[in-house]
Amino acid sequence: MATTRRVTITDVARAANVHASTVSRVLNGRAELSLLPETRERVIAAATRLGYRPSALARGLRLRRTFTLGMLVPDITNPVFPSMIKGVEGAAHTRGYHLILCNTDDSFEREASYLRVLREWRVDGILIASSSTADSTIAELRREKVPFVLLNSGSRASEDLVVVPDNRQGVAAAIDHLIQLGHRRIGLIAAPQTTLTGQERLLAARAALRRHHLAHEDALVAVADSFSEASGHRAARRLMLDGEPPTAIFCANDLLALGAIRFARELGLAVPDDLSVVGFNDIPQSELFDPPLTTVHVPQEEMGVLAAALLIDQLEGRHIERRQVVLETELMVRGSTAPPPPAATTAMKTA
Amino acid sequence: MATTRRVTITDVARAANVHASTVSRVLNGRAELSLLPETRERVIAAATRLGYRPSALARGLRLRRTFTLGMLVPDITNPVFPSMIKGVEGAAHTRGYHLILCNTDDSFEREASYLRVLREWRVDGILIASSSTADSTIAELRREKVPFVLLNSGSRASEDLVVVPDNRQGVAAAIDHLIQLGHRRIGLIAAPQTTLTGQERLLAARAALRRHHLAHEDALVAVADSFSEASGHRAARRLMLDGEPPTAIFCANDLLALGAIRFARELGLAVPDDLSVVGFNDIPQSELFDPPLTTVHVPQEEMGVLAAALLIDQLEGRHIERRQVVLETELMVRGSTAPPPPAATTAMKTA
DNA sequence: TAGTCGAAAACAATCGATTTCCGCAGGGAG
DNA sequence: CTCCCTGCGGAAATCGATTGTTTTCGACTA
Repeated sequence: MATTRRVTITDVARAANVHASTVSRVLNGRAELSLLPETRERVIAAATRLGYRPSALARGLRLRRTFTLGMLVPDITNPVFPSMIKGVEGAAHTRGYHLILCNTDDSFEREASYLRVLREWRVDGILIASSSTADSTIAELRREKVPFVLLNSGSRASEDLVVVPDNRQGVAAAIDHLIQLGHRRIGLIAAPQTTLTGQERLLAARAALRRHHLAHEDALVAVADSFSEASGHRAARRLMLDGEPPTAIFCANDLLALGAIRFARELGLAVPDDLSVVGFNDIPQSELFDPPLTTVHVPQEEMGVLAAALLIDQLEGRHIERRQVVLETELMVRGSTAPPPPAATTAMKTA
Repeated sequence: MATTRRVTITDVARAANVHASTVSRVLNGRAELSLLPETRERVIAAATRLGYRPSALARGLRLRRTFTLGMLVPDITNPVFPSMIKGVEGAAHTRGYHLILCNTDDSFEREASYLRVLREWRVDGILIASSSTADSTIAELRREKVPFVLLNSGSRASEDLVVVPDNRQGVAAAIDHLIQLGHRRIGLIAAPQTTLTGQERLLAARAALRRHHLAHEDALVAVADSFSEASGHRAARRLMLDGEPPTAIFCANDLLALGAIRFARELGLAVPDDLSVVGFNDIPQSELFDPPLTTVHVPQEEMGVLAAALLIDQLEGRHIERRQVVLETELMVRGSTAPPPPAATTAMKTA
């Protein structure tokens, strides 16, 4: 479309009365070959006068490096991810890399398709925040030696680069908090079990309950079909209407928690007085919801920064201390949790 | 870093016992030249066997098309943008394009720097949701005939491609609503006046007030220094503590409104009983805040879809009906607005 | 039997950079 | 006076695709 022909290195060379290779040397400032200061200035003058911008395509082709990172995200409208992306993007930018962002929409095909595209673009490395258990895809990346980092969800392979929150610790803190408040009937809204994150958090919740000798009924677990608010709403319906309802619900992420709260409201229940709800992630604005959300804080932007740093260190052949970074979480007790209502406690006691 | 050498078109050619050009023709399925079905199959077999992925770099260099769009966003953690990005990304993907996302962090330099990078990457077109009034930058794009679309904020030049919400109408609806509720002392939290969006919305608010014959005092306008919650909080402080406070505040976006509400709370005021607050954009989860936010709905994802479609139509030389698309907004009356407190009304009357 | 035609596929130029390898001049040493 | 070194910068190969132009070869025609 752009009808004005782009300025190429040859144009600059012609304008400066030198050879293209000289222009390249001047502009890349390599000291291996000496250049007359005067030539250097002439070239620089010509380049700026013409508004020369080297083609990243041509350079990438020749260099076999693109200084570009690809990032796979399952759903950018889930508020966890923007912070993570911001972290990645910022860290990448300061190191001279930039980012191609791909929204996989939780679709397996789109994930695979984007992974293909990223490799066609010869990105130097890939960040995967998409947590689907597509082990085959990951295995392919490993096999083809494409550098990558897993963000937000772990990996079995210890040679992989991984940055994750401490799911076990975070979930345990949330469950402990509910139990300490006096809850005994604790419901679980789990994330899709097709994702690693979903699996890890459900496992951790079950373990925490077991530690407190709370035998766990299947009726108290609802597995959501996505990480969304609507999905949390549906899961809460199942949890609250099938059998005796819990007095508290732990949700595998904040959007699920918001959905659960909305459903409780519609049922005429007050949160936290009739029902306590805990989320996970501490998405931005968590404290502004009604009620302010009690949730497990995960340092999202920091995760992004660390992941980008790790990947770039790997790309540039620096030594890497720890290939698997686990970040501490912190329980933020706010307004969506309280002791169980007296009625429920007595009901529990007599039952 | 990838030590396994990539499979090139020549490798495939060798494996299929044909010339590289033949491989290219087979894989791109052009009918201009006839090929023996048998060779075709041999090539395809070889390509899949070797796992051949054409280099987008080489192709882009040769074709002078990259099928890539660049998008500039001021702050991805502002919940308006993820939906917009999702729309752009989805529309682009279905048309065979993908997206390089750039977060400018509201910084002028980063905006310029990213614009440079995008052109070095020879993206086919650029979407600019970053609303800084960097007219010089835009002028440069125009001069160099780089196809671009402005999203979310308008442009003076009628030849530009633009997709915007109807700011005037939306702001007017919000102000009318407040006035209808009985408010007469209406405060304004404006967005930075270095952005077009900020300017447009402030202008529209002033016009709406004038229409109702409400003389407007400067004391009732606070200009925020960014589009963030924290910034809204600070602006609200100035508005509420300098001189007689308003009974209602119109904010140029939802994050500012959330910040204002938080400040009112800290002041011991109830929203909406003591102070009404209206936002703009209707970010996701707006109805879950405390109180549910009264705000002007903007079809964010649709804006993204339309912008991408418009840009790609332009790129592919299709005829474009309307170069400037203005989308209707809708006032969502929720819980953050109510009639002014009686005391205030009388105070107003006696004043 | 030579000439022509056409289908099939090879050849070669090109996109715009980087980098290795040379060539040219001039100055100092032997 | 010749040789060699050094400082400067040009020539050309290369990265991996696409595409306009030739070549090849068999079949058909005159």
